[in-house]
Parts: sequence; structure tokens; C-alpha cells
Amino acid sequence: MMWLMLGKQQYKEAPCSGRNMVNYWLMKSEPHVYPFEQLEADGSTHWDGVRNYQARNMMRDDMKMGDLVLFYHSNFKPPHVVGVARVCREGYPDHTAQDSSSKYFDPKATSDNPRWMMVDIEAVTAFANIVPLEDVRNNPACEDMLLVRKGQRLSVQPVQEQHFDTVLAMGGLSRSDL
DNA sequence: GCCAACGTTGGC
DNA sequence: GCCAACGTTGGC
Repeated sequence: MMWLMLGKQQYKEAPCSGRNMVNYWLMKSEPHVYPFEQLEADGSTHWDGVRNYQARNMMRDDMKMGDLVLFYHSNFKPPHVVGVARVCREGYPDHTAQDSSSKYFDPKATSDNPRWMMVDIEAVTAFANIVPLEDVRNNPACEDMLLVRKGQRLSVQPVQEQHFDTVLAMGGLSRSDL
């Protein structure tokens, strides 16, 4: 079992070593900025603009090809999980940090030290029905899920396998739909 | 719009 | 290394 520190808090994470091991994640997007429907239309996208070190470190070090991602719509009523995506390119520099015309520009980022990283994800499938945050919170099986932890705000976060399966089922899907 | 929770910055 | 000030996230 691996342990991961998030701020001052420590929590358990599923083992992430081993060649055939699939890990699970949740990524947040504001639907008025980049909705899941856009990912489906695009096929895949690079996840630029993350400017948080913990999220960066996970994209740089931990997210692997084939890892499955719960796609979450934040700043929406109701906030909800909308579908499943998959990591299709592992961590590499976020070029928008070096683009002075980008809103994600960071003057401290250079080609020698890009500072911020991203991954690519591809759409897998939308849920049959969206899963509101409140439903996740009210499901005892999701009690320990990071998403429903008070004060938690990471835009990229690890998900335990049993939580992934639970949310998938709440969305009306099963593994055979992926 | 409010505000709790958290992260970052920078003076000391 | 401490910590106050500030900025951001994101649910409500």
C-alpha cells in the first residue's frame, strides 16, 4: 500500500507499481470552460493549465497510460461526475506555461525548467446518467472518497478502485461498458 | 455573492 | 523557518 501526502493529510492509495496495474483518478473541469462533451468531440485533449504542485506531481509521476479517469464537472449546478476518460499520454511539459499570450503563462517556466506538466486524456464513455456530488456524498460506499472530504480542492486526485467501481455503477455503467 | 479551506508568497 | 497577507477553489 502506498501512502500519499496531500497537504498535511495522509491517505491510502491503491498500489501503483507493476506493469499491468491500472490506476484511477478524478479530474475536474468547469463545463463552461471544457465540458466532457467537448472531450468526446475532440477525442482526446491535453490537460493544460494545472498550476498546483500536488496535481502536477501526480500527472508527472503517477498517471500512466491506460489509467481510468472520472471526469467531474465543477462550478455547475449540480456539480457531478459525467463520464469516464483514459490517460493516453503520460506526463510532459505544459507548453502554455511558456506562452506569454496564454492565460496560464508562468514567467518562471522555461524550456530547461518547464515547471508545469500535463497528461493527455481521451474520452471513453459518458455515463448513462450523471452522478451528482450529493449522491456520492450520500453513498456510504464513498464515505472515504477524497472528493467528498471537507476542504478538498485538488483538480486532479487519485481514486481508489472500489470508489471508481461504485461511481461507475451509480452512473449506470459497468466495466464491460468501458 | 459568501466564505471556508487551502496554497503560495515574501518579509523578517 | 515562521507566519501574515493574499489569492484561489468551489460548494452552497
